[in-house]
Amino acid sequence: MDTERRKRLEETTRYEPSKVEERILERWLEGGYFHPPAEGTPEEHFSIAIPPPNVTGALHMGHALNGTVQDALTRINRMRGRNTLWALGTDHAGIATQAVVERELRKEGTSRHELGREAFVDRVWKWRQQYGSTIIEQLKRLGASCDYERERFTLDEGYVRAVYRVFVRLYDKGYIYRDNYMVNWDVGSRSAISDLEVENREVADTLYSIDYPVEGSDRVLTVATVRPETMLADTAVAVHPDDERYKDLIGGSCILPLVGRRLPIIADEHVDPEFGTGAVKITPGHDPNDFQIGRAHGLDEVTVIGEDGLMTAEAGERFAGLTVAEAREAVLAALRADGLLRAEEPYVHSVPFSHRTGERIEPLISLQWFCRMDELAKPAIEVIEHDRVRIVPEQHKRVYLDWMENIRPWCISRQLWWGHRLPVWYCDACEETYVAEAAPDRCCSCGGELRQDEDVLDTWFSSALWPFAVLGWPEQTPELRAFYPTNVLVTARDIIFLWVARMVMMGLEFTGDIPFDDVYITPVIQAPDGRRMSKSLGTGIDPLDEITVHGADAVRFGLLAMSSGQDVRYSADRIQQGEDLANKIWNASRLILLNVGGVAPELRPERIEDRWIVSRLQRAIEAVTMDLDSYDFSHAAQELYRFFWSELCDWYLEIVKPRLYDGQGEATATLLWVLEQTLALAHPVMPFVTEEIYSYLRSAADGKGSEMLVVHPFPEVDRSLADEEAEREVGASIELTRSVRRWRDLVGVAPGSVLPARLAEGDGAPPHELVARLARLSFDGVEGEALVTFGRIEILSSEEVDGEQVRRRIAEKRDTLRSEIERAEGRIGNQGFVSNAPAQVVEAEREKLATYRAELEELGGQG
RNA sequence: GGGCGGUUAGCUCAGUCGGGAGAGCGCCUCGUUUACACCGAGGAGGUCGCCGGUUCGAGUCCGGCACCGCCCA
Repeated sequence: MDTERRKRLEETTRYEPSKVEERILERWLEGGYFHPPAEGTPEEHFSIAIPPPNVTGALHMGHALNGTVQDALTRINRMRGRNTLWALGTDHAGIATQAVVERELRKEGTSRHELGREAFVDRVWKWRQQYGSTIIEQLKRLGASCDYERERFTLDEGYVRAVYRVFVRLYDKGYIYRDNYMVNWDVGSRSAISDLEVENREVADTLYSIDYPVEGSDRVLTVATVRPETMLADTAVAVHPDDERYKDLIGGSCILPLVGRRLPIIADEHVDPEFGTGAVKITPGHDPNDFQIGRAHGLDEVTVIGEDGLMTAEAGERFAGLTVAEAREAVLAALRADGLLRAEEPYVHSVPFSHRTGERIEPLISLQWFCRMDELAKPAIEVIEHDRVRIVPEQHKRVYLDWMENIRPWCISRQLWWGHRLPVWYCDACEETYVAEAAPDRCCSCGGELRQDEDVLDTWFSSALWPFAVLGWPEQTPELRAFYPTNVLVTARDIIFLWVARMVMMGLEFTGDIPFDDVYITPVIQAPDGRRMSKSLGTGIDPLDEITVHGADAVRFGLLAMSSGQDVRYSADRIQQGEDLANKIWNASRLILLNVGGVAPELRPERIEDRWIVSRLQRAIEAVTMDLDSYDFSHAAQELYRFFWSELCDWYLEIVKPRLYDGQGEATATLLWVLEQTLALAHPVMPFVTEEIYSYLRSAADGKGSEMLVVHPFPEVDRSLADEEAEREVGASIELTRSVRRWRDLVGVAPGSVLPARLAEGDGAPPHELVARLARLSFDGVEGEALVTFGRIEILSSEEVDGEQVRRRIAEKRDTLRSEIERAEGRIGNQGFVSNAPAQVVEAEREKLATYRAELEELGGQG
């Protein structure tokens, strides 16, 4: 190590991530470690396709956890020597991106309609070029080892080809069709959206009861509704077929108030006789359930609310042009005037809102493109049922299957300009429709002009192709051959349907293979108070701020450590724990590196304590490896912490210090080896600090070893290094030391004072030297009364110890032991326990009893 | 309405096969011995939501109840 580096290491008593991370990242990128060659077969490789973040998005806590998990998996596999690709990119986020640019235009006093479609789309591309890499750059700060050179975008030329290929093939198979059907109309974006983009929320509303006069009678049918304005589009009144109250009216008619239309009174099993009066108004044009009933009964479909959210001409002169809210008030006023409003009562019910714009969904009948999903779902159910695609944690499998088994057609057209414009052309002259990957010149039938469909595809339609389109499909690219299927998809629970399910369906349909072997569903990180973490609620915590303050390693460690099989609250303490661990690693490494020189890491244990730490390291490697391989990131992180802090630092470094300081270099080769292995073990979780230290370790070892830790072999368990004897002996020394320390505290002897002691008997095998130093005992042959015995070690009376206090505390301890003995004797004396419990449990109990008795005897037996 | 998950130390969470309840943080006492005060040593702290059952033995298995959260309709 050169003098300058040595000096910096000496002076930096505290790890400073902000001075390290950017430089390390730069070296990784320059080294090309994240950019694997597209060679070989998927079996030899490891690949992950990132769930493409929204191009308008900024990194939030969900991304941070998700990215950390993917990176840990990517790094461990890269270190295992597999050709590893973490494929990266963003999706074009139709509604969100269009909204962002429209907002800009509004500020400039113009609009997309003024600009026209072509100019608007150009404008969005400009936006994308300027801001579209925000989230990608943020991922770098997390240390994400994605292949930044292979970044893809769902509107890239090649990707568009994939989308069109899929659309045309599904159309040719008859899965994609155009239909006039009820959709979720998002007034905010003036577009249809899919069922999955709708969020149902409980809303406190008012339930109005309205009298509908029965034709040719003085009876009325009272119907209840929360949307009185939709009555203008009523085309029937329905009752349950078995409802005795209304049996005689079925087949008759009502007169629709305010409008005067005759409404047939129909019987339908879907009517709940318990709701309201048991008679319900049917509005096929504006209610999804009524739409179904309407189609079943062949009812008229009247539309009184337009796509702009205003009342249409069909609503009648009085109401046309009003907003829905205004129309409601006007309708209510009119009903009151006619004395037909029978009741108003508070009513809480579930109301659909757009996930995209937050606006209340207006169910409308609209001409849209749909994709039939049932045939696609069949094989996608199969592969999950038989675990060809494994979902972890397993409980999510049921959720996926329930949805798949009840899958409904997917509305895939959107009334937007930003996205994949439908590859559909119409001939206005002869009404011919063309669906093709490339634009046809003219109509084949009549030679007329062709007009392309105005709509674009749902963004998720393109995302569904991600695992293979990101690798270049439909071209048979080297990437596709080398890395497909991918190994795992890491995502959150709320995306199981949006992504996972659709990716499986599309993967099977178009590549004939599953898109990934495993699906790991991360927990949801909630705000510390248990609410949803969200910007609008003010409960969001920005991971980038956390990275700035605590360092990327700390955030990574914290997120992994706090995650579990269920949703968890964000724990600032865990991030702090990560920061503390990074600092601990830094300082422990300083201790080691500043006291060795020119020695290469080498496994050469000299003493029993060396064999002990090597053996303990094997256990840590085994645990961490198993945890990472089984997606148990929380335990992996905590095991790293435990091993490094509680074993390596608290015990081994303390034990080995004298040998480090004596300048003989005796302990250093093995110590360096342990450090190197531990750095490698921790690297997938804490890549920056481990990489930084590795650079020092490498210069201390004169440049031997891997060029960077990022490609250093991941430690493998070597069972021959498990050393039971060392674990037993050193473990016993540690226990003895702790007993002495506890005893000091018990009897009020200062922890630092050196106490005279002697070996009661035995050969004085090595461990007692350890205990002597760790427990601050002196074996220099002084005579005296034995105050207490720990194993073979007797502590002698001295002026450091207050004899009276010792006797008092020991008496208390004897009482505790006696009650323990009583408990154990009770168990051993229980015939049921002895005969039914496993032999080793009974044996363990006997041993405990014996230990207690021995301890009691040491403390002065029966007294 | 249907389904899933949760309830364990002051807080956030572990707890495998049923065999004497754990971690981190916080709290208390002591301590600057040449890695780290983002440190070290020691300690206190639990009716495992409630009721019942199975068992020699239940945080763990079974039944019921309460409360909290999420998903679906």
